[in-house]
Amino acid sequence: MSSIREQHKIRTRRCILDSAVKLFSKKGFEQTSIEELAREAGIGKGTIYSYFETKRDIVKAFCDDQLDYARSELAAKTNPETPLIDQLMIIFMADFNYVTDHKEFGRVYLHEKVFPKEPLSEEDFQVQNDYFDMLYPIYRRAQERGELRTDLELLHISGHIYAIYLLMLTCWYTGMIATEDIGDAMRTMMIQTIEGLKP
Amino acid sequence: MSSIREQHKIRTRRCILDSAVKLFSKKGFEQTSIEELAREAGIGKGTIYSYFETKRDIVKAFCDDQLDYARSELAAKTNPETPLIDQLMIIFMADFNYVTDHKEFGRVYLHEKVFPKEPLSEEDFQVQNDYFDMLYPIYRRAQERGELRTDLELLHISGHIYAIYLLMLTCWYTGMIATEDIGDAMRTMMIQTIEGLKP
DNA sequence: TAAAAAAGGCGACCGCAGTCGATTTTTTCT
DNA sequence: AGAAAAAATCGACTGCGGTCGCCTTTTTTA
Repeated sequence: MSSIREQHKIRTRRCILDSAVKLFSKKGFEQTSIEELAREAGIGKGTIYSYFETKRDIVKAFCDDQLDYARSELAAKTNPETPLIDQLMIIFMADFNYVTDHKEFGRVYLHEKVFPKEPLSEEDFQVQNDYFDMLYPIYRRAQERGELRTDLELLHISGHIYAIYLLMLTCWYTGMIATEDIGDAMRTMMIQTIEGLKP
Repeated sequence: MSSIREQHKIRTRRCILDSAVKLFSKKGFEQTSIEELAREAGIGKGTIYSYFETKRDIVKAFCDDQLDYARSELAAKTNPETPLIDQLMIIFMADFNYVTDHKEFGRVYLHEKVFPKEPLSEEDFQVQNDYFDMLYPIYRRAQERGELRTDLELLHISGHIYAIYLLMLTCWYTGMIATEDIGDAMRTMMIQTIEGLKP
C-alpha cells in the first residue's frame, strides 16, 4: 500500500538527490552547505538528516544508484564472446568515464568505499558482491575459451582486475595520468595483468 | 645559523606532532579537536595553523616522516639477491603493518594520497618518486636474474605491484580480509601478478 | 643600545555539519 | 468523525575547523 506519506518520502528523497547533483556539480562538494542544499530542495535543514545520515551519505546514495543503473545497462552492451580484454575495457572505462565526469562525487565515494572509517556494512557488502557476481560469468567464460587459467579462484581474478582499476583511478586523481591517456594506460596494464610479469 | 627562533620552531612542530600522535591514537582523528590538541601541546589554537594548513596535514606530515624513516631502515634489511617475491613481501608487509598499527592515521593519509582533492603538489610527487626510485633497483636486479620480463617498463612493473598493495589495503579497511590473513593473501596475489592470469 | 621591522603566538570570531525538542502532518483506533 | 498515536518537518542551537587582526618576542638597523 503506497500511502500519501510513502509517495511523498520518495519524491522528497529524489528532490534532495537532484538538488545535490546540481549544486555539488556546480560548486563542489565542500563548497556547498547543507543549508543551501535544503533551500534548493525547498525543505528544512533538519529534514535532510532524516533522509541521509551525513553529507557524504548523500553522495554515496547517489553513486550507488547510478552505478547500479549503469551496470545493468552495461550487461546488455557487452558481448560475452568477444575477447576478454575488450570486455574489460568496455566495463571499466564506463565506470571510469563516470568518475571523470563527476570528479567530486567520485572522490567522496571512493574515500568511503575504498578506505572506509568502519568495515563495510552488510548492505554495502551486498553491493560489492552484486558487482562481482556480474563479472564472474565473464571470467568463467574466458576460462572456458582458454583465455584465463582455470586453476585460479574467480575471486582472485576479480580482485586482480579491480586492483588495476584502482591504480588507474589513483593515477588520474593524483594527476600522474591525463584523462585522455587513461584508455591506453588501462589497456596496457590489463594486458600486462593477463600476461604476467614473468618471462 | 640556528637562532633561538629556529630552534623553538622545530621544537614546537615536534611537540604538535607528538601530541597529535598521542591524542589521535587514543581518541581517534575526528574525535580529537584542534583546541584539545593545542591544549595538549601547550600552545594556542591559531599557532597550530602557522605550522600546518589543515588538520589532515598534521597526519600527512607525520606519515611522510615515518614512511621516509621506515623505508630508509628497510633498504638496509632487504637482501637484493633473495627471490623477488620475498623482497616484495618484506617491503610491503612493513608498510602494511605500519598501517594496521595506525589505522586512523593510515586512513586519513590514504584518502589524501590516493584520491586527493587536487593533483599532487610538486613536493608530493617527489615523495612518490623517491619511493619508486627505491624500488627500481630491486626490479632491475630481478630482471637480470630472469625473474621478470625485460620488455616491460619499470614504471609499469612498479605500478602493477603497487596496485596489488592498494588492493590489500582496501580489503583490510573494508573488512573483507582479517589482519592475520593479509600476509597469505598478499603473497598469493603477488605470485599471481608475477605469473599472470593467462594459461 | 634603542628604535624599527619582522616573525610568531594567540584566542575571539565565522561558517558549517550535525543534533534535538517543539510543532505540524498523516495514520490508526474507537 | 474525532481523538490519540506515530511519523515527519523544522530551525535554533552546539561544537569544531579554520581565519584574522592584535599583541608579544626576536631580529635587524642605525
